[in-house]
Amino acid sequence: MASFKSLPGFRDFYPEELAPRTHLFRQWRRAAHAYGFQEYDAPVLESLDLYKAKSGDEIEGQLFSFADKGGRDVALRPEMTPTVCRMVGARANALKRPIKWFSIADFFRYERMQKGRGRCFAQFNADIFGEAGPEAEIELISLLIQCLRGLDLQAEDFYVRLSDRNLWFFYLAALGLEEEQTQSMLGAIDKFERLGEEAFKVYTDAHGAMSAELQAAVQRMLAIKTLSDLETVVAELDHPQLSARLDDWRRVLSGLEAMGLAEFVSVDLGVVRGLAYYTGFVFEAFDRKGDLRALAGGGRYDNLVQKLGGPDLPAVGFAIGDMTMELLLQERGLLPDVANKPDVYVVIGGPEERRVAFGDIAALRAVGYRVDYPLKDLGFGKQFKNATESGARLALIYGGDELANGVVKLRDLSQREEFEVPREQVALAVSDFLSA
RNA sequence: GCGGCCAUAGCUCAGUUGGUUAGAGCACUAGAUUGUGAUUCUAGGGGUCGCGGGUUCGAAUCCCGUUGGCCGCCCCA
Repeated sequence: MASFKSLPGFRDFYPEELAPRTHLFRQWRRAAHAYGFQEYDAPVLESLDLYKAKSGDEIEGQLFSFADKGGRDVALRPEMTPTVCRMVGARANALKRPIKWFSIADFFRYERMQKGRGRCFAQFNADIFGEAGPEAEIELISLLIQCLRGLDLQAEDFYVRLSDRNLWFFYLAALGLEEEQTQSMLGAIDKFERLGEEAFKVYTDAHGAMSAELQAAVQRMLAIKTLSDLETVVAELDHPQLSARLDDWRRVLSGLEAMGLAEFVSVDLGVVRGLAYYTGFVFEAFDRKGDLRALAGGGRYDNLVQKLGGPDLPAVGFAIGDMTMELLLQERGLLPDVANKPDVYVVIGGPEERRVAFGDIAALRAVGYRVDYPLKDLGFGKQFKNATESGARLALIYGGDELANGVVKLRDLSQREEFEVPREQVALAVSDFLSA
């Protein structure tokens, strides 16, 4: 038993474990590129104050934080949003709008290990800065959907629940709630799905009993499933801000519909997300069948860049986590075998033949073929076994008999058929075989 | 931070009321096999039985503690 192990909550990625993750990253990157997003990266370590400024002092308990040797209070990043706001804020005047950026990176949170949750995990983050209108939401929600569809997940596998904190702000204000009451109520709404009416304790504990009318009004919003439900409720209130907000809803939903994505999106005002900094539309992606955590989440945060010291810059963003995503793909059998298999395995007769084979191996590799061979001299039987197990389709045989005749033998490993070609035509023969 | 379950080889597990040198399958390495791979046979490497303490003539086994893991709660950027 090895005396050193990885730290609690941290994962080793042996090749067979890295492969699925690489698959996720590749598909996410492909989707982001297709949508015209630019990739960026950033330091793993940031000033502790950056996170306190965004989330409050309580956040420190959930961070990997410490004082560095220069006495600076620092933290391993628990999320990308503060960092990307810092970066964009610093160059906001020089960046062409809209700013569409994405990253794939590791994050660290000091918390208890659980299914789909660890102390180090990866996220895909995508954000649009500088666009205040709902077109940014359309672009990001469709990118989110594409990130999951690129992994072969379909509309029956997942969906995106779309909600709106602005709608709640206006609605609760119209019902007579003050700012603080509104925040408590959003906390209750966040828990309503899990706790039912129990969730309103969050509100009543802080602000006293709520009227039957208030509770009925909130639950009525929570019951909304479609845009027309929403239009009905809003029409009854005859409230100018709410009516204006409905226009944004129509634009988002009709935009997504025009992209052919209507079946992936549902109206669900039960999603408010815990963060106080969200200012408008918020959305989360969920597995339709299982009981996994949210696959992804995001929303609009128009005040955050400024709050972190930058200019007033509207922003929308979302993140997808790797752990829950991988659990889902595993459940669905959608993790492909992406082990690195050689195209060609070279079987070598002995030391003399090895020298000759090395020249051809180098030439094949130089033009991009994946070529493997045994590092030590082995019997032919063992070499053919290795060739098969390597996953190569083709074996090249460099034996004494062949080389004496100036030829190399090609063996089709699946058909178990062999043929000889002159040595100088090996590259051509390999190319013909593999492209056939 | 709180609660429940668990911990024996790389993996899945067996191990009798506490009793000799802790086992199997899979995987790995080598041989049978000096020019032909999915089978077969043989051999080998790999364990301070999570760690520490206690009870005992004797502990993988019983007791206490601790660490780690899984699941749930809190939280979830």
